[in-house]
Amino acid sequence: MTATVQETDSPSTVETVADAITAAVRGGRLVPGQRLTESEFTGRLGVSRSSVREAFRRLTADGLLAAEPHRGVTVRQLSRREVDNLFEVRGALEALAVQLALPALNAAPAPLLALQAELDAAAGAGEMNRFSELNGRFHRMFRLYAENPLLDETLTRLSNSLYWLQFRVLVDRAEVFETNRHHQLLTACITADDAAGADAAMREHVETARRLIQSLPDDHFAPAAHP
Amino acid sequence: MTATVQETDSPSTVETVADAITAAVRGGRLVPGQRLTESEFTGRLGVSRSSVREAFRRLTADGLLAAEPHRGVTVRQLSRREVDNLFEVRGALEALAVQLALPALNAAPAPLLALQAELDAAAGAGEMNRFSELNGRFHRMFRLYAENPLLDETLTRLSNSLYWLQFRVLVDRAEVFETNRHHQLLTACITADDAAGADAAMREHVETARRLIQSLPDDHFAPAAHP
DNA sequence: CTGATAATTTTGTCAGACAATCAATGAGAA
DNA sequence: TTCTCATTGATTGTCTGACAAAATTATCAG
Repeated sequence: MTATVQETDSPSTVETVADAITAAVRGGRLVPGQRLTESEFTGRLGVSRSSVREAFRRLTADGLLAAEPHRGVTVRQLSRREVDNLFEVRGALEALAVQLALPALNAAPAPLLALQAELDAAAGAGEMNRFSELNGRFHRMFRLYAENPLLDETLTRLSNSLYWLQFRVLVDRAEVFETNRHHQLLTACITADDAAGADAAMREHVETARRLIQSLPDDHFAPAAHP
Repeated sequence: MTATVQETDSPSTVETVADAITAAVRGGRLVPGQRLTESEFTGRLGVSRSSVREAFRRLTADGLLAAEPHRGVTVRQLSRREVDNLFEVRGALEALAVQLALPALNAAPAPLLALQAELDAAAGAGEMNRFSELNGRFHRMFRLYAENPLLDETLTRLSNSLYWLQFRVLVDRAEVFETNRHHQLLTACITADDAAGADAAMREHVETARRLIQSLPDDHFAPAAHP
């Protein structure tokens, strides 16, 4: 991942560039499918091509950009098939994270319960932005308590690829609040030390996210590669 | 992944470098933990630093090398903890691959059965190299039939990180032949369309691989980062 | 032998260059 | 007019050479 534990040292040039691009994507100034040229950034940021190229590669590895030989990079845009592929992997890994995190969370459920309370409040008040933010925190909590850096990185990569679609869902689909029932169920299973139930709840939650994303209109997806 | 479907076009320079390094690792000329300098390869292969640096990054993304700022890259060497982390992820993903591949393999089991027969023969004859090769084919078959490129890439990356340890196990541990019982069990579950059984068999198989690797002496592992 | 300092190596980044490839454009053919 | 194809322009892939910062190694005093 681009983000490491220690960020004390002055950020390197490529880190600066990578952060700028990430911010632009997060801020919607760069949209999925959009092409990024090297010159665009060498000029604006006053850095050399080497640094821009490396930043491109790093973000490609992070799942935020997609690279094609001789054609440069684009903000990653998934096809519907790729979304399905991604969610198959994500389901398995989020379920794993829950299993790994369960003992620790069951032993010290306070943070989870606090977060759940905030989720309930946001859902009740219909605050989408807040709910979105909290939803992210919810998932990250499992990754954190799972204490498996590789799992965390892998899930983060998947999450990066999904950023925009997830955002569209949060903005367009009021149904997202219904997913809070999954959160509640999951939280209940954790406190009850019910591993099987937690596994099922997380898989159901992920599957619902997949369905919501797939319900978005075609123009949010890349055309299928294979006819 | 470095390997793509189509390899028709003449290999680019960085591809050449990456392949050379991969071959050196596979051939044991570069051992885990060993440091690679850029000059080493610019000289020997007659290419520029740009290409070597990019090859390093690509192989790092592929899990074969590890990079540290200002310290260059080394052939990736896992700590025991990282091995455990990796196998947790691997178990979940190999199990997923089996689930996804099951329908197709159950419908057309001929290739699987043929491979199983070869495995049995190799195990019976005690041919380690052959068994190792077939074992790899066995796992790749599930990834292939799962028809999920992302899953395939992710598992390949994990496999790359494990290359050397897996190799040592194959060379040092006669117990590997016992794992063929898992193959047989798995094959049986596939042909019987027993999803739950296949899942359990694969997880058991992966867990055994983890135990075998962890049974290797300490000098095959990187020292733990955090005490 | 130990620790501090200097010399050497290596990486990170920059600048400029050129060929290969891709994208767009416009001319000619149907 | 519309389609096809060659020309043009932009962009990427790669090379060369350079330099400062950081890390590694060698050197030397205590």
